[in-house]
Amino acid sequence: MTGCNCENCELKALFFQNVSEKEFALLCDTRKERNYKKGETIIEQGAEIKEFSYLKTGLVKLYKHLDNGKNQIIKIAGPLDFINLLSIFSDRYFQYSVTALEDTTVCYVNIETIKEMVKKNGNFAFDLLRKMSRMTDEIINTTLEISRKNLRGRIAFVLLYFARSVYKNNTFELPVSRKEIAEFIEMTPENVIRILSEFRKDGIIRINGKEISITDEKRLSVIAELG
Amino acid sequence: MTGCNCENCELKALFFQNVSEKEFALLCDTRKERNYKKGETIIEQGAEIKEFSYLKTGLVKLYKHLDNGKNQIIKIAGPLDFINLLSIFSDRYFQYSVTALEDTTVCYVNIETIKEMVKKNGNFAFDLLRKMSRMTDEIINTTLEISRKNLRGRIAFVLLYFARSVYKNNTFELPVSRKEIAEFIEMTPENVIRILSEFRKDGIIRINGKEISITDEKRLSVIAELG
DNA sequence: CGCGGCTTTGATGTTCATCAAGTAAAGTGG
DNA sequence: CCACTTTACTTGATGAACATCAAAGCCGCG
Repeated sequence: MTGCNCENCELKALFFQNVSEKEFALLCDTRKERNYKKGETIIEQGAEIKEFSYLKTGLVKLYKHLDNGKNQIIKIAGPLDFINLLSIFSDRYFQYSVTALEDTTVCYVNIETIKEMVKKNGNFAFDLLRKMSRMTDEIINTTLEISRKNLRGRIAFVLLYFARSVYKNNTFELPVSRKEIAEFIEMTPENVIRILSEFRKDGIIRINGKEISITDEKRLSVIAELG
Repeated sequence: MTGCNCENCELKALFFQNVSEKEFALLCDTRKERNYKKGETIIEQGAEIKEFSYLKTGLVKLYKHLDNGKNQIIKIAGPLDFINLLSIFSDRYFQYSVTALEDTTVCYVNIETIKEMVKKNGNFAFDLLRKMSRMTDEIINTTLEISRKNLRGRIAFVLLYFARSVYKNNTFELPVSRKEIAEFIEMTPENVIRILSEFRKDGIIRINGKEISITDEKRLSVIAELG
C-alpha cells in the first residue's frame, strides 16, 4: 500500500508539524505502509537502512542477536515510536532486529528524503533531535535501572511497565514469552517463572497462562522500588 | 576566559564545518573556556542546562546520583566529546553529574545560540544528529555489553578500555579509584580489588598502586570476550 | 501422532555481595 | 611537621542470590 492519504493521519501533527505542504507531499509520494502479524520480523539486524520507519499501531521488540546465540531485548516500542531512530544517523546497517509482538502497522518513508529534509528544514531537524534524545534517554535510564535491581525487583518492574505504560490496565495479556522477559531484564527463564509463581503465592498477582492480573499494585511497586 | 580565538582550534573543523562565518562569530562571542582540576565537579545533576559544552582536553566521568546514596557511572568521556549532549534536547535539567578525572578544559557555548543554529542551519543539525546518535549508540552498547559479562569479564573489559581507547598504551595510570571502577561496571569495590589481585597472581597484569601494566593482553582479551 | 519449543518445579553448585578487620595512604588542623 | 582523622585499599570468612542442570508436562504444528 503506497500513496498519499496521510493528511488525516494523527501522526502528521506529531512528527511533521514543522514541514511545509510541498515537503509533506514529497514524503507522502514515497511512503509505504505495511502490516505485520504477531511474530513476523520487521527489521533484520545487519540489513541496510533504506527507510525511515515509524510504528502506527501495534507493539514490537528491538533486540540484538548475541554471539552466543541468545538475544537481548533493548526496548519494547509502541505506537508513535520511531523504530529505527537509534542507529539511523550513525550507521548504514541496522544494529538490531525488530519483531512484532502484536499485529502491527509500520509506515516507511525514504531515508534520503528525511536526510534532505533535516538539512533543509532546521525546525524539522530540531524536532527529530528532541525525539531521538528522549528515546535514547529512556533506553539508557531503563537499562541502568534494570541492571541495578535484584530479580524480584526486575519482574515487578516489567509487570508494572506493561500495566502502566502499555496497556493502562492492571489486567492484561502478556505479549511476550517468559523467555523474552528474561531477555529483556537479564535473567534466566527459569527464574522469571519462579518469581512469577512467588508473586502469585504471595497474592500479588493472578496468573492464567499469558494473562496477568495485578491484585496488589502497591506491594508490587514497593518491590520494584526496593529490589 | 572568553572571546574569539577559535579560528585555529582543531575542534572547529570537526564540529562546525557546516557553519558560516557569521554564525561562527556569533558562537565565539558567547564562548567561554574553563579549566578544572582533577576531582572538580563540572556539572551538577539537577542544574539547569544553559550551555552547550564540549571537552577540549582531559578526562571526565558522567554519572548519576542514585537514591541509595551511591553513584552510577554512565560514561567516561575524553577530548572531542560533547559532555552534555545526552539530555540537552530532551530536558531542561541535567540528568547526571560530570566530574574531572584528570585536569580538564571545557568550552562553553550558549545553548540558545546552538538551538537557533540547529533551526536555521540544517547541515549543522545533521552533523549534530550524527554525533549524538553515535554517542548514545556507544553508551547503550557498552552498558548492555557490561551487564551480560561476569565480574572477571567486566574487569578485563575496563582494563582494555583504558589501555586501548584512552591511553593507547598497555601501561597506564588508572584515573579512577577501585570504587569508581565498581560504579562503572556494576559490582562491589571489594570484588574489583579481588579480581585485580587474581589477574596479578595469574601474571596477566602488574599492579603498582594506580599504575597498571597489561602483560598478557591476549589472555585478557579472551577473558573479556568469554566473561 | 510425534517433534520441538515453551513452561514449570526441584536439586545442586557457583558466583557474588556483605560483613568484619586490618593496613596503607592521603588529607587536616594545631 | 607531626598527630589525627578520614578515606582508600586489601584480605578472609560467610551466606544469599542466582545460574545451571535435569526431568516432566504442556501446547501448537507439520
